[in-house]
Amino acid sequence: MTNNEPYYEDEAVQLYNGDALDVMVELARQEIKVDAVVTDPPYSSGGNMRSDKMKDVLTKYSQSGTIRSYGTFEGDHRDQRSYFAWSHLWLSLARQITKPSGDLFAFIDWRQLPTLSDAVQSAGWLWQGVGVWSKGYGRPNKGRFSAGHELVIHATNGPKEQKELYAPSVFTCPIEHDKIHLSQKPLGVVDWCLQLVEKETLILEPFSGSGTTLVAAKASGRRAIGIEADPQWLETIAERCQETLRLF
Amino acid sequence: MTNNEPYYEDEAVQLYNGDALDVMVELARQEIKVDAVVTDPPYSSGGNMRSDKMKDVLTKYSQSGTIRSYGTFEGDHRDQRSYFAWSHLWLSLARQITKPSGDLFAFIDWRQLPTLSDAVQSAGWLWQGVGVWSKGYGRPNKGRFSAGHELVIHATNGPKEQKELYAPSVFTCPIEHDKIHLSQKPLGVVDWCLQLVEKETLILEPFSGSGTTLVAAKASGRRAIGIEADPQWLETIAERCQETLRLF
DNA sequence: GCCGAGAATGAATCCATCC
DNA sequence: AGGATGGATTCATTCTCGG
Repeated sequence: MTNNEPYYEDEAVQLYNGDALDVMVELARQEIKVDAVVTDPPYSSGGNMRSDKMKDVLTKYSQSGTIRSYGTFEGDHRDQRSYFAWSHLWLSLARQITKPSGDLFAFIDWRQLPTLSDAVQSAGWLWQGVGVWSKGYGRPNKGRFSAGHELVIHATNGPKEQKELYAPSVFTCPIEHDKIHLSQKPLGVVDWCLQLVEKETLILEPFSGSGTTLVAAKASGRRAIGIEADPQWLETIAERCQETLRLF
Repeated sequence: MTNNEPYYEDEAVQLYNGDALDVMVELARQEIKVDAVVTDPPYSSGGNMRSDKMKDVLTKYSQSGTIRSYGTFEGDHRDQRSYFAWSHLWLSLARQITKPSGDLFAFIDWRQLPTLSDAVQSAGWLWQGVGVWSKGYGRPNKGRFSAGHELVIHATNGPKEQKELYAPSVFTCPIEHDKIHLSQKPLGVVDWCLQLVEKETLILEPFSGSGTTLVAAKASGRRAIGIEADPQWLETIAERCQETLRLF
């Protein structure tokens, strides 16, 4: 991370500025352990995830040489492979700082679900299911299904403890119209995932974006560690967290 | 196919008895071309352990204590590699007998979606999207998402023609309580897929099961070719088709 | 015909036990 | 790195049936 101090901190939230991989390496070094990872990673439209850029990252972080070569049959082959490799990296680091049997929730669209679910499993997580966030309405698409939902991969770090927690697999919640971030999820969508995570736990969100996961964690009496690489979002996240009351 | 004659035939439906691959080879030889493939193949899912996967479908997909009994079906015990290879085979044959820009709809669960979407693409189809059939409720699952939805892969045989057809990506429809086949889909679910297929077209269902796809096709003024390997289902399918009025 | 109580149901999973 | 079998468990929703 650019430095080891949080950019923002309150009684429930720590927000770090820096690349997700860098900060997670530091968190691992400090032997910090979280109960769950709830995150909305870049879906990779391809533009900012090119393989030449990836080469640096892979050289820097390739640890155990476990990055397997892989290709789907879709789109630009190189972009798919580098998305897989990069996903494998952050998922492996995230698992290192997650307690045994802790949960992972990673949002993704249908196009990247196979690549991300492969990366989740190759990083050592046990895939437990897929949830559907139905937006209730989607942009119509000539001759195709409308774009009316997103998916979330659920996995655990090793065998699941039996917990008396339940959540429906399909959750309907309209998009917020006053959202400030392109891929911002409604609070309700994060709360839905947190139904499967016990109260008073510590949540990690390596791609904080507008900070929705951190706000949902704090508002539900949990604590959260957030990471965001883009400085333009830091102040927004800090403000949203500060405005949030921590309820138990 | 066991022979080249349909087991059943009416003004809208042809039903063949035989292995899907064998019959499709014969259809290809006859240069028959369909407008769309709408199918519900065996999922080969269920069970993280091999011993669970090998069980009869009625054992592995239902709970003990259930009184109702369905007819069983075969071909649901493949491991990942052979499931991919077998899926590639039937999808390649299905594409051979589909018109250019014709549609494919294949139902699958979350566990097998990555494998089946790989097979769809390796067989030459263009992946166009994923639809979600929400059952409205799901079997509760401790610490996991409930089992409340199934997915359907949409693909086309080559680039899409622009068609003025639309369908939502999430479709909510309860399970039919008087179903006779373990994996029987409600008619409404097939109709939802057929929203993206023009009227008066010819539909192929290589894994007819209880015949729902054939009934939905006939009832909506389309024609259909059905294939079913298991003789125990043939008479049921024929009866359901015969009872169906063809409406335009 | 309406309502409420009780029973049945679900494209599973985990685990003990036996061979 | 055994493989197969069967029983217990989970609860929201729907169905059945009697009052």
